[in-house]
Amino acid sequence: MAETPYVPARIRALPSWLLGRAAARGHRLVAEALAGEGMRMMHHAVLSAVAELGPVSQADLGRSLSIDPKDMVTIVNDLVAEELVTRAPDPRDRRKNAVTISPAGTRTLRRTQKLGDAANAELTAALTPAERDQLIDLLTRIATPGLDDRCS
Amino acid sequence: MAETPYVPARIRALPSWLLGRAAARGHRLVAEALAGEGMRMMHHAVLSAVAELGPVSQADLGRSLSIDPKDMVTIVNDLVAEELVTRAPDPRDRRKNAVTISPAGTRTLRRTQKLGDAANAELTAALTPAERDQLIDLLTRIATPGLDDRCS
DNA sequence: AGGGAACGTTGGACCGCCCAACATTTTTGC
DNA sequence: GCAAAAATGTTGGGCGGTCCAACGTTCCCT
Repeated sequence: MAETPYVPARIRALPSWLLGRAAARGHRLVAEALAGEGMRMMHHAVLSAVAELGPVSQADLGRSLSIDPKDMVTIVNDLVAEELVTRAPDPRDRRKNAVTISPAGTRTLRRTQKLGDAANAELTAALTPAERDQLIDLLTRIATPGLDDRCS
Repeated sequence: MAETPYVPARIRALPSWLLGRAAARGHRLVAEALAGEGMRMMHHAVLSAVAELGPVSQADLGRSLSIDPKDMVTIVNDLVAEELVTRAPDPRDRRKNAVTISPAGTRTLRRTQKLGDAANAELTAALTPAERDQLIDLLTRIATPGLDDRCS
């Protein structure tokens, strides 16, 4: 320990800086955990959202997860190629694509959820369960600027 | 139906996801605040670190802020071009570049620090001061992979 | 019927992160 | 002393994530 990795106080005290560092570590941990299944963070999030929301359009998925429509196309393309979801035109609105999870997707989701949860457990290993819950609460209130909390 | 920005529960409860969203918002707020001064987040961080650590080599800066040496070269180049810092060879170790803040850099730093603090205040506007301090504490313990274990 | 809006899609740009390589210089070992 | 090993600064490129502009298709509202 010749030179301690000393983070300047002014920077260390900035929530934006800490959020960036913590998010980078979280992203890295989750990405490494999901790499074994050939899944990336966004793919897992979309797959999980599809499973929870049922047949849903890509636009709704993008709004729910704050993902750009452009990236959503790529993600759904990958998921369709792996036969984890199906993309069929919505008969009631032929603009929309009804994205539905497949049985294989459900099975994969079960595994990736375990891996994701494990990675998040490692991410918050230094926290007590109560602290973890409070962190989630604080982050939720920070992540959404003025959005009213609904549908809990 | 515009009231559909519904975040799935399984995703919303993941610290990694919340960290990503909160970090994205924090980065956006700070970037917008600093855009008026022609500064970016990393430039401001490096400038602040130089001001606090005094004459310091680029390698130490990179280790302190977890910035790749490659990117550090670009950042210091920009700061030197704007005459906010000076880069002179260290007489005691001619491999190193002693980076020092300039009077103009000090003046700019004062403004960017105000802007950065204001952006962080807006970022944590939904939190009480006590909650803000606790968030900083929790994030600090999360962002550090382990005070002794420094790998990957 | 027509105009505005939404949807999916394509293309591209920017930024942050990481790895490999090299010349110069310091430090270490013999 | 001197050669080998390590460190520093620098350059180059690649990868992944985010975002914006545009376009054709389709729906909704007046």
